[in-house]
Amino acid sequence: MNDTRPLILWFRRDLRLDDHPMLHAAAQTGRPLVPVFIADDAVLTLGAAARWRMGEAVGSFAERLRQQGSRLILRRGAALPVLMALASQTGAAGVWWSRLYDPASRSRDAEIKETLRSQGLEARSFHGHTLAEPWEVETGQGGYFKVYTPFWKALGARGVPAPLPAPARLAVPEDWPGSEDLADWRLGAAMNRGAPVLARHARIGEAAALARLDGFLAGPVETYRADRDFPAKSTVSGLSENLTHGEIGPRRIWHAALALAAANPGHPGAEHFRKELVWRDFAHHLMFHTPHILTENWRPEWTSFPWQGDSPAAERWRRGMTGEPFVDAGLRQMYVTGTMHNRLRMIVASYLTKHLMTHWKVGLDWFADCLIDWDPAANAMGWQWVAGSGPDAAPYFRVFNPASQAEKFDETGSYRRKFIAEGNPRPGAEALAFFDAVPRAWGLSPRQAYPAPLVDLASGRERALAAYAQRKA
DNA sequence: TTTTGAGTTGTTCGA
DNA sequence: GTCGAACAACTCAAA
Repeated sequence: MNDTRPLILWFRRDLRLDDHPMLHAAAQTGRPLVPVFIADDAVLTLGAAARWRMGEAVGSFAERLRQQGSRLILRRGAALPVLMALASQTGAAGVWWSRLYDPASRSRDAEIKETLRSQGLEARSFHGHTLAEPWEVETGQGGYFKVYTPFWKALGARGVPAPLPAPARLAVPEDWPGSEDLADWRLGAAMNRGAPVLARHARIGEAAALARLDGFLAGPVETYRADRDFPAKSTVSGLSENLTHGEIGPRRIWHAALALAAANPGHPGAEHFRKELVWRDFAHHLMFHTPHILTENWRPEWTSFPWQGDSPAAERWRRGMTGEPFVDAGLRQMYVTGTMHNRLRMIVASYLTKHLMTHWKVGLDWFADCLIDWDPAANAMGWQWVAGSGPDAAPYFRVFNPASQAEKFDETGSYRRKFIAEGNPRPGAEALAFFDAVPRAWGLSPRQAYPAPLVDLASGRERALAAYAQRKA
């Protein structure tokens, strides 16, 4: 006789129906399904913008389940007791979820799995957040990759399984357990005046993510490789906020891009787009095999490097008031939209870690607070790459010059004008929105004069090069 | 085991 | 103004 007891489906960063191995398998059992989202510490300690965005993702996914005749049960508290209580309330046979790879999630999930099983409950985890499991891509020697290009080749040679269709129907329990109200969680509370500003730019939920993919592949991807470096051009997919919350599956994206390339042989944009997607997998691969990348210099020989801690200069960096227009524009874009163009992420990071000689963790923490596409793996890898302390890092003498970068990648100044109001007789909506979004305590006004440069670019570069050269000696 | 080729994203300077 | 070299060596991954 078949087991007809319900299954609890614990959703975390897999808030979609499409391309979802766990949900697909669960639907095939025909058993009643109880979807749940838990606001535990992992959610409640997110940065302000990330937490707001998570709340929006949960709300959107709850609506999507409702359209399918199902529900998303919301509970607050530590995950294990919440799941135990829910299992007892529903008579569930077990709990299923999709795997996450950061060390905190892994240890939490391992403990939960063990405890549930000791209580006679089924506990199963599934793949779903990456193209490949972090342990599936191996070097010829059976180790993990520390360099991107061989990782890309190995993953491509291995192939990526096709995405799974969304389940046609989700069986429901006879009685629904109680749910909390998402609004009561006040996940956007820390955003103060900023949330309405961010909301204008976010594209929330699975339907929006799939539409975004379609729109990107229908046009912008064609010039992606050539144009992606120019922040004023809209030739990027913008899918990172959706990927972060699992509103779209990476395998869906991979195969859509592959199909486009197959229909248009030699399509440079589609190939390069897949390369960027693989960077996300590479970051998870590294985080899985070397979790210390999140908190420590990945190369231990960097421990003694004389990084500065937090400082008034770093505070001016956070506020987009360094007096370096390209840097400030990037930081203001992040504050207003919750995202930052990739090239600016490198430039503002280089400026903080090199011109200001400030520890990459200071910058990482600010990104964690401001980004709606916050991803610990990608950000740790990126910051350490720029700082020089990470795997496959930039040579130490590679110091971005924000002024020449602006000349190269924002020649007409349209990106800088878009986000900097001071001195502009007719500032645009985004430039002004920054002043609406920032705390009043910052005391900023678009009518103030634009600040003088915090450091002289040439001498800042010299100081950084000297310190980096010193480390070698 | 040893060898070999390669390695995301830059800047500056001098010919 | 354009172009190539120098800026360092080292680690990684595969042959």
